[in-house]
Amino acid sequence: MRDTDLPTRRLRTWLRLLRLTRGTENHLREYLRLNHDTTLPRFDVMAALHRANSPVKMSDLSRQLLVSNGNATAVVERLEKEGLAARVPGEGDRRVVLVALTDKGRAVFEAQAADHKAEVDRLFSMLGHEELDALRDILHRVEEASDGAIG
Amino acid sequence: MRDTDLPTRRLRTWLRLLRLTRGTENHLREYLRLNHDTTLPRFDVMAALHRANSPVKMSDLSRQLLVSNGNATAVVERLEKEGLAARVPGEGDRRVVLVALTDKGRAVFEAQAADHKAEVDRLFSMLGHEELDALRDILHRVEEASDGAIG
DNA sequence: GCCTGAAATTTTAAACTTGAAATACATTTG
DNA sequence: CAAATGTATTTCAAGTTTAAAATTTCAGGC
Repeated sequence: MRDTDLPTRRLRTWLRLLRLTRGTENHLREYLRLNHDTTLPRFDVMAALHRANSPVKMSDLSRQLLVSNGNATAVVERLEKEGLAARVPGEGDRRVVLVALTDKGRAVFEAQAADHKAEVDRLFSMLGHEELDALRDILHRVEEASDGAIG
Repeated sequence: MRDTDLPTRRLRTWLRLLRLTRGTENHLREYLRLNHDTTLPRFDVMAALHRANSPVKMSDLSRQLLVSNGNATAVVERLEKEGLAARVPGEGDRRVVLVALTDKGRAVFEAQAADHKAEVDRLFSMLGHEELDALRDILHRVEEASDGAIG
């Protein structure tokens, strides 16, 4: 591996990274299902709404989560049906739809988020400040360079 | 961020990593769709079959790709319908089903894979040997520790 | 004020994905 | 060997996801 060419190393690294995130997502999916009877996409949408702490445009939501508009609509629809989120028409522009967590949604999410954070902490417990620093530098480099091409 | 506690740093790093892989997957999905009229799951399955270079058990396939058995069945079914892969019953154990690329499938995949590798190389062109070394060490650490919990 | 083009969202069809149930075969145990 | 248990795969229902088409509204130019 020492003298492998760059393109091959980049490909292998990407495949390994992908594998790691898939495995982690699988673990977290099962965790959320067993402990909170919810799914990753629901959790992700609720996390984005909670983070915003004020109504979010559908288009901003899908942009933030890197999913299609149609997908955001579908997940929000189910959250709404369960009383966890609510949609309201935008004030000025009548095309706009804003979404926010309901009180129930906020309470439910906060319980989920605490456990989720603890589980992520467990999954990455082998990474200390030093490794996190190194990883941050690398992520920063990738984010800088791709800017738009990726997210 | 300097003096943020470890659990929070781990969570933020995970979210950033997830975002990076989502963005990269989105880019590669579009790339494969536009240039090779195919999808990521199809590509992944064909890559696993090509890599094995001999018929693969359905269960090994889904384990390798970290997807459910039902998912592997569905994707293989579509590849088979297009003449890119073929299923044959296992020799000894009659429950077993083996899958392999057809000649056409192999040829199609090799063309896709070359372009895919070049595109990944482009996406990660900001990472040189040094960063790849650092990333490898971190990935190794995570893989070692999670062993089973994740992959 | 109307027309044209752009933007925000939803709808739709098809594919993907999971988790659980069903099926078929194999292995162990009594 | 028969029953029970376990393994490999498929089937199924429901949810997720995308890409494209359809809707509705907005903004600018005429």
